[in-house]
Amino acid sequence: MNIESKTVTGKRASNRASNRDAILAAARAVFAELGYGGASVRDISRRTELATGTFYNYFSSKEDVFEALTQETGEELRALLSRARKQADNFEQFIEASYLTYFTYYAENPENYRLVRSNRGRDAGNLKMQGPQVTAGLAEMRQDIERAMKLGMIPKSDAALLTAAIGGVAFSILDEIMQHDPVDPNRAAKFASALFMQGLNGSLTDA
Amino acid sequence: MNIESKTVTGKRASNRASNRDAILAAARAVFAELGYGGASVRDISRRTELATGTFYNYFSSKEDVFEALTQETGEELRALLSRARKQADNFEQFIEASYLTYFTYYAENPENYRLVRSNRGRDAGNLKMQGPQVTAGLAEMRQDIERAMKLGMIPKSDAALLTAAIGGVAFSILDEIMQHDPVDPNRAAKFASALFMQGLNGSLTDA
Amino acid sequence: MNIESKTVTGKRASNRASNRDAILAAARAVFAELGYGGASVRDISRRTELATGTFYNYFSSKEDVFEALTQETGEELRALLSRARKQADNFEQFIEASYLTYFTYYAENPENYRLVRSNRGRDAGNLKMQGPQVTAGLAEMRQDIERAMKLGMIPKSDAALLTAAIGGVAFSILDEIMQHDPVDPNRAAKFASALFMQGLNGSLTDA
Amino acid sequence: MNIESKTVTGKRASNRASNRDAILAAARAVFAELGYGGASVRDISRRTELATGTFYNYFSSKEDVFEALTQETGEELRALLSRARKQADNFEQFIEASYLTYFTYYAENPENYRLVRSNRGRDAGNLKMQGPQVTAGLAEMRQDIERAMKLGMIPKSDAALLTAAIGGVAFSILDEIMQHDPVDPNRAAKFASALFMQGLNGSLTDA
DNA sequence: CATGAATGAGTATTCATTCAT
DNA sequence: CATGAATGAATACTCATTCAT
Repeated sequence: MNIESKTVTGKRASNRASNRDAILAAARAVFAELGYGGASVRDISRRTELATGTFYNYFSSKEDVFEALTQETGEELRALLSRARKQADNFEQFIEASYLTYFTYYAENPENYRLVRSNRGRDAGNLKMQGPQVTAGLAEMRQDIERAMKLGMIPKSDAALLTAAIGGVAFSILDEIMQHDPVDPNRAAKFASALFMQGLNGSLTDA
Repeated sequence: MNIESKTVTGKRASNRASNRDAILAAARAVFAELGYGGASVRDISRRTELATGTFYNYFSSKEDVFEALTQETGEELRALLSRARKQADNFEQFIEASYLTYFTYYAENPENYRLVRSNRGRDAGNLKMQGPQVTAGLAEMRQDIERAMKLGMIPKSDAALLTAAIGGVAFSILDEIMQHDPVDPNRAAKFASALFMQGLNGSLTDA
Repeated sequence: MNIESKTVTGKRASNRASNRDAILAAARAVFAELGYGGASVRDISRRTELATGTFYNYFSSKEDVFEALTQETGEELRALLSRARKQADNFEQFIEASYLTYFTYYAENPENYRLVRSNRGRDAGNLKMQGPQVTAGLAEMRQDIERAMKLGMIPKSDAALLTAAIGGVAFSILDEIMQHDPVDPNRAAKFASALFMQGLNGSLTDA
Repeated sequence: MNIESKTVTGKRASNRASNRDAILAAARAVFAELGYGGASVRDISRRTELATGTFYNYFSSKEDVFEALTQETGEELRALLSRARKQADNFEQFIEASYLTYFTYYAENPENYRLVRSNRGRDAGNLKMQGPQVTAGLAEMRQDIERAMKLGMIPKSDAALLTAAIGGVAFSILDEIMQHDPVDPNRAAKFASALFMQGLNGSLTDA
């Protein structure tokens, strides 16, 4: 009976290496839809042609896939951000390019947005509440900011607070724009960078 | 263990009405520690000298205590914010007073901070992700902002994005400062309001 | 607070003796509606102006009220049946009067019908599955039947089976007629007694 | 205790498919003993060498096993009854064969009798009180009866009441005879059919 | 006697993870 | 490696009954 059904579904063809990807894809969809707590390993496996137990050949726990997922998204996004920042000639470009990259990335990968969104603030109990990727991304940005301060590109101030502020604006404006259709990452990025460059008195006027 | 906790909380001595407070306090601690999902009703009851079933004499469900808790904190904070804003003569005061109130409140009520923190982004699956209190608080602020724009107190711009930005900065800077000891709400509020008033070129310099 | 609400409801007036009746009435309604298993002692108390604990001043358990209730109904019905049978001059009258009394009683006390109905076959585990009242009622009838056999009023046969048959027909025809509106106890009683007197070949023809 | 029960039921040896049967058997015993309401899923699982959770690999709920059980018994019995009736040449045979089949079935499957017995009248609150199988069985019989009336095999009368009466006699006589040992289905069937054919004046005499 | 808050054992069901095949 | 049945601890919630007031 089993043998036959295996023949029928046939999808076993997918070579072993790609099973990991299949699970990751399924997990991304399921976590985005149900959140970490609401998703079960069987929900994930069911979204796959694989059996429940197979999951554990590729990931050691539910937590583990979740981390792999945020790892993945985080690295991708961090790489994009890093590249964008390197091309900046001044701080305004640095900021605006960062926001544009960030907003664009999620606008183009709404499932990743929902993944992050559904699981922000997870892992209560340990006070590190944004995924390690977010922490790492912010740390990189902070280094860049400190460098910029040293080079006199921007006034010296509290780099920690500034980095936090930049991140907070990114998160909250992302939430705001993702609720509307169509999403306009460009406008949002302009708004955010103008805010950081000149404050309310600046270019906000024409937004 | 039981004996001590009974002594500490003062068993049947506390009159009936105060049991509700005992449960609320226990719930606040447990949710802060374990998050909503990770906390069980029995965890809460255990933190109390009451039996499991007694919980349901005061709250109809786990959800119900949680809401009572965020109601409480939310209303308290919104009232403080509302009062602070009303005393502002100009937008700078408006912003700075808001931030100061907000940071001070959580600095003085760190358990409430942890409660909020542990449960940000709860309710995955539906896109309303911050508690209704947060939503309501932001809505109030947005109305004030729109009024300020109409009155010419600040340049006209996208009130939705601006409100989101103000909120995002509040959340993220709060997270930042709560990680350090001692917390300096004043400095953080000055930083945030300067950022909004003049951007990087402004008073950040002396932060 | 409590004192005031007591004053407001005022119904405390009902003298103590009548509390028992109030509880019985409430219990009858609740058991009829929800069945024994589905009904809670608090459901019963709530249908009353009395507090939960007061219930236990009058009945020692949920089981206890239930028994009092069937006691009550059972005795009432048995008295009616006994009287009806005594007035019978022959077996046909005996049977018909019994059925008529039985069907009429429940037609006029539909809540009692629902009480019995909702709880037939309760108390699994002990094989006595109809309330003791039913058992007692059937025992009385059986004695009458055995007497009738001895007196030659009806042919000798297995009194146990005959009694069971009479009872079974009573239950099942009651169920049948109570589902329709209006209920016609007379016709049902005629049908049932004709069946017992002549079988299918008898008066069924004109029913 | 565990060791023995494992030996008795033959633990993992029994192949997977047979677990379903083990659960069904355990459920039949438990429901017969405690009734539906009194039985817990853990009672059922405990009667098995399986874990609590395993139950839910085979049945989706407590209700589900119960239905499977009554389905099973009901279909079996209805098939037997249907076959018996088809072989009848006249109404007397029809009735007698039905009763004989019915009594014999439960005499040979006393656990099924106790199952039905313990759960007669379940589902209080909604007026459909006998399992769907009983309802269906009676509906089939009623159709046969109506056909017989049309064909003139029996006098025309109220088919609904007649069907109810036949069913009621079946239930109550079954209860009666199952209380004694040994059970004599033959004699009971003769008694019941004589009753329906000639009433008290008929062959009851020699019963 | 009346009250109603307190009790805590009990229920059905879910799910991450293991492991024999 | 893949399978999917088995596991059993864990969860939210109910309710008959008790008892301090």
